[in-house]
Amino acid sequence: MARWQPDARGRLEAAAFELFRERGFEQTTVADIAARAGLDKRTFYRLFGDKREALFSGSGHLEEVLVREVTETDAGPFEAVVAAFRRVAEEIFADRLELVRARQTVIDSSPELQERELRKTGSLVAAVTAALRARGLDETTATLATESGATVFRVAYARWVAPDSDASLSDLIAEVAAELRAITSALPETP
Amino acid sequence: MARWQPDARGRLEAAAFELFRERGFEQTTVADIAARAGLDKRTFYRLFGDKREALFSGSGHLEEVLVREVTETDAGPFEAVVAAFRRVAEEIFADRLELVRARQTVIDSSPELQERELRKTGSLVAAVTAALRARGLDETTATLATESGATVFRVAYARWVAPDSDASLSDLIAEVAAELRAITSALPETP
DNA sequence: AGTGCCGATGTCACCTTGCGACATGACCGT
DNA sequence: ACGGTCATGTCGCAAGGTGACATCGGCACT
Repeated sequence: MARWQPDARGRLEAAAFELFRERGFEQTTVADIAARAGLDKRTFYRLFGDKREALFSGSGHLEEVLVREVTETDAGPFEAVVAAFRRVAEEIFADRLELVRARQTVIDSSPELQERELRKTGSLVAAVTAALRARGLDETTATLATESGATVFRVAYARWVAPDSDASLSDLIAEVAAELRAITSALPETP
Repeated sequence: MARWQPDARGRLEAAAFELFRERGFEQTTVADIAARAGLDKRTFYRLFGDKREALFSGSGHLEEVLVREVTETDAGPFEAVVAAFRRVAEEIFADRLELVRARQTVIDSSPELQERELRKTGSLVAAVTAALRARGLDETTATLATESGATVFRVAYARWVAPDSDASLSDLIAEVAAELRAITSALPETP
């Protein structure tokens, strides 16, 4: 048989997730993770840039789906972004509430992981903005639409993950988007 | 006289900023910073949680001003947040374009610093949201207003810092806020 | 003045992260 | 069978970050 067990990357991700839940992120060393996966510390660093990355491997896929959806529609920019997030909600998140909650608990327990999550959504926003720009929109419009859509998603996501919630993420996104419209369309004060 | 030079913290901040500009963030070690400030590495870590923090000391003040402004107005939530950011633009940023540009150049050159910046604005957003909630607004409204206001600020700030810009930050904020209204108030598609 | 505590700093030792360089052995095409 | 390649392991090291203890000036109280 093979000299190495298959799917080293997957085993490391799983080991990291387990250990982070068992002992917490800070109390887990990369050597621990590698040991549980039956690998060496150095191998971990060949597959992941750093310890945090082991928890964020899915974000590439997310970006892919979002960019595709935003590119293949001709709705207005904000509507397009919101629709894309709803699609992501259905395709990727819908059946995984418990997993997502566990993962979020880990992230919430460590500032380092929170920073990394912020950066991941940041680069995701950049990718979507670029996709909108490719549709001919100007920089400011593209950025505002994407950032606002992401805000809507974040708020909806927070509600969805909250312990007592049971609405679907996609529905929550639609609700929050409506609320955002209401808030921003109030008349501005006159200078 | 004093046994130690005064303002150890200020000297460390200055030394860090200089060194980050001269050699870049990654190429600067904490020992370097401490040495330039005439202090020890250990002292640096007593005053700053980590190397990145040396560049983000001002964010406390920012938060203070924002919370004050948002609390002392009775405008609608989004308008209140935008107005607060305009005030910050005038009070804190207006006369410091060159400094801000230099600082931003440093941040843009390092992912670690970008993560930290994201987190700083994140906690700032949380503080403003809490201030709005204290005015009796519900969680979602407060969050959306704050996040949207922050988005407007970020976009305006990016334009202001851009090399060829010369409008005032406060004016840019007002312009971008108007654009956001336009984008979100387009009619949503019918399901 | 003497005494003793406190607070800011320095020193030392240590662990962990993250990386470069090199070794090893399984698999693959020829 | 041979040589290359790829994934992994081993070793060593710089830098980030922390705990424990030492040092020394200032301050209060006597």
